[in-house]
Amino acid sequence: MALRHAVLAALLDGEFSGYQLAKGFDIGVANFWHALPQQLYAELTRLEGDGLVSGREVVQDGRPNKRMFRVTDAGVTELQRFATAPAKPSFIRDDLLVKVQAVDGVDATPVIAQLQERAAVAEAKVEVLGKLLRRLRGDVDEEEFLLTGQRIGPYLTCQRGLAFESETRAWCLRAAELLVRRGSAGRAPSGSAHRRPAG
Amino acid sequence: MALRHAVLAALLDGEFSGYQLAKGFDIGVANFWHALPQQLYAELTRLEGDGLVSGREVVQDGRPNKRMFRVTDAGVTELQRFATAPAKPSFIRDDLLVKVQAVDGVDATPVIAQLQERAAVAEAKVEVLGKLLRRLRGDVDEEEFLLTGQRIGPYLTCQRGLAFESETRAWCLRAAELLVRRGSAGRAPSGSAHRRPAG
DNA sequence: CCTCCATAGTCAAGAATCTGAGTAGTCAGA
DNA sequence: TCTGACTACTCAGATTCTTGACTATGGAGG
Repeated sequence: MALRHAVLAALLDGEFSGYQLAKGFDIGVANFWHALPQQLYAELTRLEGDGLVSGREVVQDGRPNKRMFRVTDAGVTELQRFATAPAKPSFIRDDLLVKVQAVDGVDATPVIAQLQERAAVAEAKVEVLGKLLRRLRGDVDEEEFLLTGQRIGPYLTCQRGLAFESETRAWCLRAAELLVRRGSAGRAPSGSAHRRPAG
Repeated sequence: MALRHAVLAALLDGEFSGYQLAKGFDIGVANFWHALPQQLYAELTRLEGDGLVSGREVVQDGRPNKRMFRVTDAGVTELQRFATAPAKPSFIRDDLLVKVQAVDGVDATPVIAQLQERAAVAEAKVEVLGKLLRRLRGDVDEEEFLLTGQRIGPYLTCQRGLAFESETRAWCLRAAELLVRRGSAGRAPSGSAHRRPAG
């Protein structure tokens, strides 16, 4: 039960519709929590039912109506409670790392391709996050913003996201290059990779 | 359906019991995929049913019997297929980042404490992973090992884990120190953090 | 005119994951 | 002797997440 808190935290920045949240309007949020639109809509409905957010219908013409949500005082209280509760350890779940772990046992070609692809995606995210950081801090420099800004939470999480993506990119490129240099591509290793421990 | 491939990849290193897998015998695996013991046991049973791993009963005295598993040829084929399939984008899910995102809206004290705690955990992991890397590469230096070693998958994923934990540690310490310097601790921000956009 | 894309959602079903407890023997320490 | 910790695993139930639809309107491009 933490998607709810991610949504609450995202809504601290103002009023948003489920659609906006789903669009990853704030890369920062997508950055530490990932969810499909359906989940967000469902969660917003639940949150409203629990009185932690309040929604209002906005009638639009030329396009469908939408519902905009903001955090209520009860929602802030709930966030406060959540902040005090012990944090669960974070974890990565990454298909690509699984593939790299297994790369000695299979043909490396597709893994190399995916590492390069991932590096490109990470690079794009680095740029987006860099822009977002500049936008968040405005004209002042980072040091000053962090000490005096009123809303530093999103800035800090974006920093973390940026570092993560940057590191991801570097690692993917190193790993891909290494696999290319080893010439592991094209040939599947003989037999299975595991060696019987003198069995 | 990717826990199964994580388990297969982990078993490429040899023969292991569910208990060993669960213990995170290989930090490298815990590093890119997290699962509870129950899941691992269930997955191993399913994998065996599908013929992707084979298990054998090992009778022990003085302690319960166990079942040791190894990957079958069909399992390697399945890993090969998995490696070729498009990878889903990775994502982090982290309670602590949610809390930091919301830190402007709530009392920072517990968040600071959790950042420091997390930094300590990350530091411990950095050391464990560092040792694991040294053990994996043996006497040769990294460059040489990566070019000539037979089993570099786990080494690469450990490298990634190490970089991640190291970055986590640095960020947590920076963020905690910043929040302390801002003196955001002890006082809950007045009212809710969101400001009505001139509503 | 027809199709695709964007907006703005909703619903249902199934897979994956987590919570929590239970079994059962061995060994170490108070 | 009792308690707790370690090995080794199992089961049931709840929650969460993913997959894959489906509704409906408006505008752009071919």
